[in-house]
Amino acid sequence: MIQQEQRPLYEIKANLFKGLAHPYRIHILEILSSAPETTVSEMIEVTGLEASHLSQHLAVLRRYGLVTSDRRGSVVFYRLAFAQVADLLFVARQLLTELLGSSSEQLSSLGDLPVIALTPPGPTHSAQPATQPGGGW
Amino acid sequence: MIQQEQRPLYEIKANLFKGLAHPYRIHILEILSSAPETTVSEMIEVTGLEASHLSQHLAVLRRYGLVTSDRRGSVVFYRLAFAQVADLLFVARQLLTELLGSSSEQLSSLGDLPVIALTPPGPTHSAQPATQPGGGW
DNA sequence: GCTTGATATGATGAGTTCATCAAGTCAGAA
DNA sequence: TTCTGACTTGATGAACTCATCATATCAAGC
Repeated sequence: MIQQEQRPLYEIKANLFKGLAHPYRIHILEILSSAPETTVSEMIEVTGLEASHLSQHLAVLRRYGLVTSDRRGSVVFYRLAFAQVADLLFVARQLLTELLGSSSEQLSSLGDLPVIALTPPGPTHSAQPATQPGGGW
Repeated sequence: MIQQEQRPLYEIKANLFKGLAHPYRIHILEILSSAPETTVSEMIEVTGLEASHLSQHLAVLRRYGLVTSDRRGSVVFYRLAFAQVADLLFVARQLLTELLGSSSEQLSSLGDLPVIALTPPGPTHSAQPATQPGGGW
């Protein structure tokens, strides 16, 4: 899945973002960003996820090379594979600060724009015309 | 009507990455990172995509608030909505350098990328996962 | 008006990812 | 050696994303 050796960089990069494109995985990475290492049990507690569900997302992160793990006795410890993962989350947060800030300005000054920044696809918020990410391709 | 401010940040952040999780969209953003603005025709030429296909991805990027556009006559110009978008691509590239470098030295393909300078207190103070104050972001 | 070039939107089937639950592995305790 | 706790893997239907093609819009000329 992750053999990206001789593909154009934009494909490899998109693939990285794909690995990050799930709320639970971001949550996991944020937890791991805030401590040197964390056990699965701790993550279950913090996230409230079912063990198998959490484990699936940890498996994805492992496959993408974003986290590493080792077992000590019956406990498994996880940590970020690279400090740059935390950097990426940090820059993403900066971008979101701009993005959300400006979109709320637009919204309050221009009334109802058909612009929806970063709203996830799905049956949520029905107040908008049919222009939602992922809605109807 | 949008109220993303009330969702946990990791959901909003994951959604941002979702908007970036496609090779063509990354390619488009890299093109836009390397010039102040670009027309759709130019992007068709560079990417080799069919017009409607490109337009769909541009629509996604617009909806996510990552690019803006304006029409002048019959030509539409696109540009990045925020400089931080380029920053994010830059940091992603750094992470990829580590990630791929740790498994092989196939980084020669990284050479043809637009190199974007990060904003002064750049998030590239690597080495430490930067334990952001106030863990819940 | 009508035509043409530049872009955008809609519809659809194929492919992918997700959440859930069942079953499996691995290590230490009894 | 069986049990139990801590995780991981497998299977499956629902939901989502994609590429393709058809259709629509918009601006400039004729």
